[in-house]
Formats: sequence, C-alpha cells, structure tokens
Amino acid sequence: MVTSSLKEIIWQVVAAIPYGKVATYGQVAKLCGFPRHARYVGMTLRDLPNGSTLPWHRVVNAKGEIAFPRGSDAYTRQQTRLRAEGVVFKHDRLPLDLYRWAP
DNA sequence: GTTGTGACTACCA
DNA sequence: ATGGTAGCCACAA
Repeated sequence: MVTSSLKEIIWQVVAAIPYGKVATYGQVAKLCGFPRHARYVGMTLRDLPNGSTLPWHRVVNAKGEIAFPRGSDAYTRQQTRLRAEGVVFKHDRLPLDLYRWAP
C-alpha cells in the first residue's frame, strides 16, 4: 500500500526536526515536496491527538514567531516546550540559526 | 459543483 | 520596522 497522504509525509518531516532546532511551516512543506502547502502543515498539526509524540512545537511561522496569538494558552505551551529544549527567545522571536539544520 | 476557512507567505506602502 | 493585502491550496459543509 502506498497511501502516503500528505499528513503522513508531514508527520515524518516534523518528526525529523532535531532537538533544539526549529523549522517554518513553509520549510516543512517544501521538504515534503509541496512548497505551497504551508497552511496545510498547520492544519495537520492542529488535528494531532493530544498525546502525540510529534514535536509540533518545533514548527514556527516565517517570521520566527509562534503562530498563535501572544499570551494565548497554546502560545505559552509551545514556548515552554521550546525553552525546555534550550531554545532562547529574543523579543518573542527565534534566531535564524536554528533553522539551519541539515535535512 | 461552489464557498468559506486557515497553527501560512511574499510583497508593498 | 510595521501593518495591510493578495496569493496560495487542501479540506469541510
């Protein structure tokens, strides 16, 4: 069976993001082979079950910020998870160096 | 089939 | 730098 849905590919790519690094939605989509599907990446992560082991928190938007509204629950949760991995926020933003991981 | 939506991005004033 | 707008495309109703 070769049901390879976009969801599954996205899951794999997100799962491949190294500890302590991050990727943008657009980059994840591109790595999947679908450069214009940044939004679908977000949709897919949103549908994740609660206890998923997928490191969804390592995915941020193109500005290097968390995609949720600042101060929201989801925002805080993601930021906490990232900090736990040693990721440092500067002015609510992530340094671009973190995006440079070899696929 | 059409319409509205979104954890996005690029472009422009 | 900051805010608004248009483009994007899979999905749900």
